[in-house]
Amino acid sequence: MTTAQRETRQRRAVSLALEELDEFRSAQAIHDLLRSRGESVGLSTVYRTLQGLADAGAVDVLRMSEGETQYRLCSRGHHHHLVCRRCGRTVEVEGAAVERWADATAAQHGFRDVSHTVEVFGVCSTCR
Amino acid sequence: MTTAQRETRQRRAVSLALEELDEFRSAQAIHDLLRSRGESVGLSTVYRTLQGLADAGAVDVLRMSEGETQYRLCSRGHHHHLVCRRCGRTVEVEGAAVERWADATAAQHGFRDVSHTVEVFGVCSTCR
DNA sequence: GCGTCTCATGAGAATGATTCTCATTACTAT
DNA sequence: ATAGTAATGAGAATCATTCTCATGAGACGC
Ligand SMILES: [Zn+2]
Ligand SMILES: [Zn+2]
Ligand SMILES: [Zn+2]
Ligand SMILES: [Zn+2]
Repeated sequence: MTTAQRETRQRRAVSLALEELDEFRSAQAIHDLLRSRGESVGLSTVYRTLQGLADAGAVDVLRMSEGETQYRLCSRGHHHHLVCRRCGRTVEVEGAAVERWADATAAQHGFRDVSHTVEVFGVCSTCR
Repeated sequence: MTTAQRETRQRRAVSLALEELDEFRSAQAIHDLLRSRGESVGLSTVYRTLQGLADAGAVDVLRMSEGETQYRLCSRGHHHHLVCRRCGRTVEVEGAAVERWADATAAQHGFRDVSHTVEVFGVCSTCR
């Protein structure tokens, strides 16, 4: 029942692009990047690969307010992001305080099976 | 330059529906609700009204992972939500701990003009 | 009430990101 | 090499949301 993952030029290209990037990028942006480099990869394939990586927990997903979804190669383990609104620079952060707060609050109201989303946005030092 | 807000049957209907609801609901769901009640309001108008209310800070916006946006009449002032994944029941929560953590973390990394999104999901007691 | 000036409405078209279809390609293992 | 099957990609399809623009209706002064 394990999904047989096949190694293809396209998947390698997407993974490579992600490794070189440090910011969250949309599927389309990654597609453009590959194109402009001569690496031809279909848009559908970029989407599929990104989703696969996301399901595998290798990339993090960020849903922007304008409706597009962005992806970024991230370290394993639970963490959150501090993202620059201007340039997209991203810092992985973690905080026991939030984790505790979220769990305690949920428990207090009788909620089980708790999960949470936490994102912090700001303007980084280089952007001003 | 203040946007003249006009009082119309449609806007009243949307606001009323929101007042009766306690959960986050999508624009389409609210539109269906009004329809099923005989209150005929165009979908565009529902969207427009909801956005207006959101801009005015009267309703909170929640972007679901499946891509749809949900709205809910909320109390003024900064707060977050504890949402039941099953039934949508929502509890407004606040926590100085998170606020402090977010600000401190951002400051620590030299980020200014900080904002954050925090949502907690779980399964409420009635849903099991 | 009446006219007028605008903003609001809504049906349908348009948009835009993402997903799906399916004929073709190309890994992988025998 | 060959078969078996997952992966690809061009284009069509989806679907939520936004836009267009002709028509409707608050608000206000008379
Ligand atoms: Zn920056
Ligand atoms: Zn966390
Ligand atoms: Zn529930
Ligand atoms: Zn907060």
